[in-house]
Amino acid sequence: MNLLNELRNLFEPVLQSIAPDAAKVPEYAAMVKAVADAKNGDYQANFAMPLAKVLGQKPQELAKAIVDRVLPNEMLESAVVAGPGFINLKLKASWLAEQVQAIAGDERLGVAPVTTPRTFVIDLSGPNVAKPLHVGHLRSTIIGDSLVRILRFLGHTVIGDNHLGDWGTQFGILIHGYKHLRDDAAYHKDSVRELARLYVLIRQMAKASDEEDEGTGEIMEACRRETAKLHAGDAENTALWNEFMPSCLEMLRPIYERLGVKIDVAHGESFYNPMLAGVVEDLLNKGVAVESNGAIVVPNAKGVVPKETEMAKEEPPALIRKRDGAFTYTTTDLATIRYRMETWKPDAMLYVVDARQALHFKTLYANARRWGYDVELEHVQFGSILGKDKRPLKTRDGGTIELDVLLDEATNRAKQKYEVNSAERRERGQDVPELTATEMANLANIVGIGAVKYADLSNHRTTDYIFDYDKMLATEGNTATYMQYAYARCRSILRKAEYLRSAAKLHLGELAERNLALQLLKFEETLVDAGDEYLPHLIAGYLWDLAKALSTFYEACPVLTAETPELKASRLLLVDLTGRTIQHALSLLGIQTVERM
RNA sequence: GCACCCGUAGCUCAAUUGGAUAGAGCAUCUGCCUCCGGCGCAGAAGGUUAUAGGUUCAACUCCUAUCGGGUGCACCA
Repeated sequence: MNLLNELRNLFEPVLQSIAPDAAKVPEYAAMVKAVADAKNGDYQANFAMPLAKVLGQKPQELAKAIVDRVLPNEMLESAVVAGPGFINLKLKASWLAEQVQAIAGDERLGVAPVTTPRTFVIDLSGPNVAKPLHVGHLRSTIIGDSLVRILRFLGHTVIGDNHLGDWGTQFGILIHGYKHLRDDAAYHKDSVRELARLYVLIRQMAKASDEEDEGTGEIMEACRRETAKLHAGDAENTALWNEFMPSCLEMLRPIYERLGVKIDVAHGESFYNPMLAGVVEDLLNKGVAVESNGAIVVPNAKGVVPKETEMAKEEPPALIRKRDGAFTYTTTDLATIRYRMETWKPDAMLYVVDARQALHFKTLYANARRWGYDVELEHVQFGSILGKDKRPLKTRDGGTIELDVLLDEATNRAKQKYEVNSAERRERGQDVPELTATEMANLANIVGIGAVKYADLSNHRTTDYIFDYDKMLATEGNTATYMQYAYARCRSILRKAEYLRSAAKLHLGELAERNLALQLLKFEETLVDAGDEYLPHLIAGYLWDLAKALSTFYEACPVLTAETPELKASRLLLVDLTGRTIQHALSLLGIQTVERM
């Protein structure tokens, strides 16, 4: 049920007959929007003002004329002209009730699949194997995962692709460590653990021995030599790479499970490695790339390769083969685009990557187009996670925060918080269920990780945000916990009632009931916007409005003790549908719910 | 040096992509537990949207300049 579309369709014939330029009718129809201020009604139409200007009429008079042509209507209770020419629309409660009744019986909660499904490849997470995931991977992973869920639910075909960093220096580190420092017994017993130990050990040794910059000393140099040998096809190192890879992937698995993130494919850099020479050759043959200083580059947007002395001023070219013959990440990215186009023929490729790489993707996309790929290529960029000092989030001693450690902290705090709250509730004489250790761990996990995800996804993607455990786990305000609590309350009511969904007849008498119903009907238009703009935070905003509408309803409208059985059934229907909508909206953000908390 | 992003209530963030009197949550202040789960609800106060111009019926939003903060600039990914 898309209220916006219904209203736009209502006005379209009138606009068609009035607008001098028929091509602009969709543009005018799109000017029907939700009201900025609820006291003006439910929706507002803003097209009378621009239209009046084109027609040389007075906007208020034109608006009145348009209103006269759509009224009376079964949907509308009123349509009134206000201010400079706004048309304020208020929907009939009886009509709203019918629509809510209809979506309550629908598994998709009234959200119709898109009429023209597209195929998306979403590039997300992108960790380096052999290293633990850290905060830097959090946003890409959960924003990407949320977009996969949203677009898929809307009816698109979505391939989530984890572009692993599995061909870089980290393998040189592992190979060097394995050759010189391994504990054979430990390796045979648990290769995953031993490789992890070696990786950390080498990094620590390098850090301790290097003077200033990490990575300039002998140890890292030795690791780089091993990497170079691997890339050159050295038999021993290639064999080790093949041996290590399963263990490296195994190291990543638990964190994705913990986050509840499933990614369809994981083609890393190594996967594309055999294709790189062919890519460069093709680019040279097609005249897209040229030789410069012994390297192969794609000229910049101006079509030139600046001299080295001007490099600082000019936009640089894209390097696709270094002087020493090695390929770059640009080469890999171009190979990836070609592979994805040939394999899935997508309509769009979304790269959920840090905003700092904006320039790289801008030039990459331009070069892909020059190469001949006409497809929507979008850098779905996001801002940084900051500490309370407004600097990028780090550990106390300035190190990188591992994701596991961060999630441990969140779940521990969720558990503590729950224990404090249950103690308070018992003191008030409320009935609080005793949880087993397993139930407790499960609850802490759902609440803690939900809090981390929601704190991230409820912010606009592109802006930096400050990471704050206290705020994200707060029980008041726009947090996952508040939504989960709202859901648990709905479930609690339904447990205590005899309720048959198909038998309930909805009646919207109270204002709180009407507002809740209207909010429930806005689910689809919210998802459409979130999917169009790749903005999960719109769903979080929707959830917040919905949960607030529920709380107001909850206070104002007794359900179990309603005056008549009919009213009780009607309200149970609202509670049921609201609970399901909260649960579903949360699931699109990758967040779970619990029946009791 | 060049380019990109950001600047909104004391704090943390929104603003349906150009719409009406810029909204929420914390924190502050006032009320509400004999009542379906108080991890809740109702309300008050808080603003020259960094600054100065411009575009138009209408600007937080678009353009120009200035100030302040961040990020990025081929042989690392």
